Amino acid sequence: MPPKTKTPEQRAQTRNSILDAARNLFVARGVEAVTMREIAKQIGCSATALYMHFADKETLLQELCSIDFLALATGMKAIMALDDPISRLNQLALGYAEFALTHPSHYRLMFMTPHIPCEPDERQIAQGNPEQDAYAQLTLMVKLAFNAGCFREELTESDLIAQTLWAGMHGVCALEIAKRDDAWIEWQPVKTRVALMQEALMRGLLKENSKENSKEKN
Amino acid sequence: MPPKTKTPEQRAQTRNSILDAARNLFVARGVEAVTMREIAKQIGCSATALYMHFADKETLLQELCSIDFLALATGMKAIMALDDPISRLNQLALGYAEFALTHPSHYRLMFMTPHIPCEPDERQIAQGNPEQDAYAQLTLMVKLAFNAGCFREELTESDLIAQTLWAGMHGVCALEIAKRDDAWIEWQPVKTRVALMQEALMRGLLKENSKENSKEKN
DNA sequence: CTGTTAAATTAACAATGTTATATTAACGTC
DNA sequence: GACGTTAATATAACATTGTTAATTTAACAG
Repeated sequence: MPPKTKTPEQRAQTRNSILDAARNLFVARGVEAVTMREIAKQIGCSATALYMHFADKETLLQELCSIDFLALATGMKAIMALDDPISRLNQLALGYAEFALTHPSHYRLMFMTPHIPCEPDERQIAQGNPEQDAYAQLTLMVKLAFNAGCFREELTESDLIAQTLWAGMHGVCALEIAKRDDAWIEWQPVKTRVALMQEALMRGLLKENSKENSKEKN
Repeated sequence: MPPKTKTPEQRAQTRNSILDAARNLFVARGVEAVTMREIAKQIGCSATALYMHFADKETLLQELCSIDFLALATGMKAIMALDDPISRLNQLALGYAEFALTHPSHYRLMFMTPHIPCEPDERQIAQGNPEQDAYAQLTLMVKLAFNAGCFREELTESDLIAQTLWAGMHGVCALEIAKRDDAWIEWQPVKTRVALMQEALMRGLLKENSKENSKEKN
């Protein structure tokens, strides 16, 4: 029973329920395994109705990723308010890993799958704005520590440090997600791997005297 | 013109040409984008002929991955003969990164895509044999350095160290492959990122006095 | 009541992985 | 040398996918 005009609220609501259903199915069984017909059945409409709200499956997927990127950045905002620049970086890393490991399917979409790069115009997130962009948060926090003279003298590029810290956490999380169930490897506990990665990287990047300064709890 | 019996050499040869064609197409345009019919046309037969040699597309793909795993381990074998345990680990890391970055599509299949874990029986590679298994090479080299007392005293698990070193290189390479073309990030040169990752991780993991010992060239 | 139109549904299409059926041609046996 | 047997391949068909065209439905305006 299609009423002639739907109020914008109703439209947004069905749009959101599509996103919710798609997210649940994607997380449960992987993106490729889920069909448009399934998503539609989940919310009780026919497959073509989805195309009223999203141009195609890829667009639906990108929308979900944008939401997740924003959620990641929002979840990190509190950490940026901490005082000590070093423990701030450590907490940032831990928060990142926790996000990755509690939302592995999201993380896989966001960081492990090459995407069609989408135009800056049609982006949902303000690139470079630390309120919405987790990478901007990281580069900013690293730059502050850099300006405070925390890092070793040979390290002259703040962005290089940030990208290395990111790669460290990404390496642990991405291997965990991709190879968790592989009988080939006898993994140490992932929490331990996350902790050692961050500790070792920081020890390797910081000046000697900066190391004892922050002995906060985990 | 199908002859009644094909000699095992001929069978193996067509099998190999299937693998070659599939690899080329996969590398050029991605696994999902390539169809069985395309692979078949490439070598001049019909799609169903592929199923004489491989049960399905996934099996074909796993076979390619096995070949690549073996190639990775074989390419690393020379490095294991080096004398100094620390520069051996550094060279191992560099070799790993070079493999990943010169064969990005292989690497994506091998390490960035969750697979159906295949039974140890039907595996092509001897797990744990450093001649064929690059992970076994890494754990062995780390254990040797560990027994030589190279690492800091708090680090009591040799496997944990190996998994952290692996994750570091994987993080740099996987981000490069997945996000190379993303306008979001202004990447530093990948070679620089590889070098800093290994340098920082080793500096963070090794004992203080172990660091100056090996000043080999890159 | 009637025409218009938004919104949704059904039917259809092209492409894909895969399987069932048919066809071809080499070999062994008489 | 003719003939069934059988390996090897090709052709045709199927189910499923994302997506689009055609059709139906129902709310509003006059």
